[in-house]
Amino acid sequence: MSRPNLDNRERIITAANRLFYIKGYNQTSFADVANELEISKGNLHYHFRSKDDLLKAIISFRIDMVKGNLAKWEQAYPEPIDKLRRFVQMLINEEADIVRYGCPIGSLNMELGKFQLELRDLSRELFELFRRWLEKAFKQLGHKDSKALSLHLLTMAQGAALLTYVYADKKLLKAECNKIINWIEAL
Amino acid sequence: MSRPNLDNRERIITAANRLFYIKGYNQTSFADVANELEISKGNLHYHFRSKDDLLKAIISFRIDMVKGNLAKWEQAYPEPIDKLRRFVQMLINEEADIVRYGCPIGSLNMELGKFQLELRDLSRELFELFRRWLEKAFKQLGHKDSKALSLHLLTMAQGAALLTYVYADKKLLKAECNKIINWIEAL
DNA sequence: GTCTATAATACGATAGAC
DNA sequence: GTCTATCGTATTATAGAC
Repeated sequence: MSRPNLDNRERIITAANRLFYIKGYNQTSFADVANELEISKGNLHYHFRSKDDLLKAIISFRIDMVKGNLAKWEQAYPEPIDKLRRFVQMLINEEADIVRYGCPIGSLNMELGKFQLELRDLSRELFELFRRWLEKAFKQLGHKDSKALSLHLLTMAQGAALLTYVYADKKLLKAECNKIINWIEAL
Repeated sequence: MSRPNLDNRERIITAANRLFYIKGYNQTSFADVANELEISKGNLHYHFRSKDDLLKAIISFRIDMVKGNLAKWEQAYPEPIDKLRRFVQMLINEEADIVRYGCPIGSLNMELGKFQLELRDLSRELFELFRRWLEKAFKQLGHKDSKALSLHLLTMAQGAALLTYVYADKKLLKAECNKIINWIEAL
């Protein structure tokens, strides 16, 4: 591992987060996570009593990551239009992963909604963090329908990520992101 | 059942198709399907040797359904712009299911891509059927970038379905469909 | 074609030694 | 905190009677 000083709990979260994204939650077993880190399943159960428990920790971990990124962007991009541009840039930056595994937030929400009804609210918060931040930027640009605009931007981003993944075509992502940027600047 | 004269193979396909949509493929067991139809698991295995086999049959079943619908629309809507409108209308018609379970094509592609690499081509064909049909309509309207337009329309539709599902909000679907219709008519 | 019974495996979870 | 060993269960799949 690149960060050997992490304690196991953090290492488990890091590894499980990646595996849940790449393989999906249902297709990832405790054995998979344990093998990845070369620790025992019993150790895993010491840190997380159940798989449900681990999932909750992963979602919370992702929520914290998103909050952290948004806080950085808030500092780095004072202009609201640059905030919107930065959101789209995220898709470009994550191109390689999106092509192979889709959007981590969209795919998790899709998967959980079909069986984990209690966790839908928590995973939806990943969308809401971005949406509220985007809504604020639209509002600062003087738009009255800023909430609808934020939802529309998320819609286009999710659609772009899904189609890019299905067709495994990075050109598709680039083309859709250009359309989104044009839409933002034409508003 | 509403159609008691169907033989078991067809009844299995109908039931499994619905369960794979509602619960997801990985969360649907042979026992689930058998219980739904009140038949034995052994009977199920007589008609489909493996779960993989059943999945292939379901995808083929869906492909045939889409082909059938497109053939009907081809007859009913000679004007290309009406073809595009009809595609969007499909989302409105399926509102209740989309709110609860998402888009059947999008969610299946998302789920399969994460572990069933061999079946990605087959499930992608569900997108391609719609895309080629839409591309033809755009072409008839005189657009040179008809392929890009077809992909963009699919992108917006998938994004709308996903957000509608995540927020469980039918108003969101309606709003996004209106935006899509406006985009089509403004082209 | 449909059933019951059962094999074989994988998984989530627990107990107890260290 | 980490390990090994094991339990209980669910799941896919097969065998054989009817």
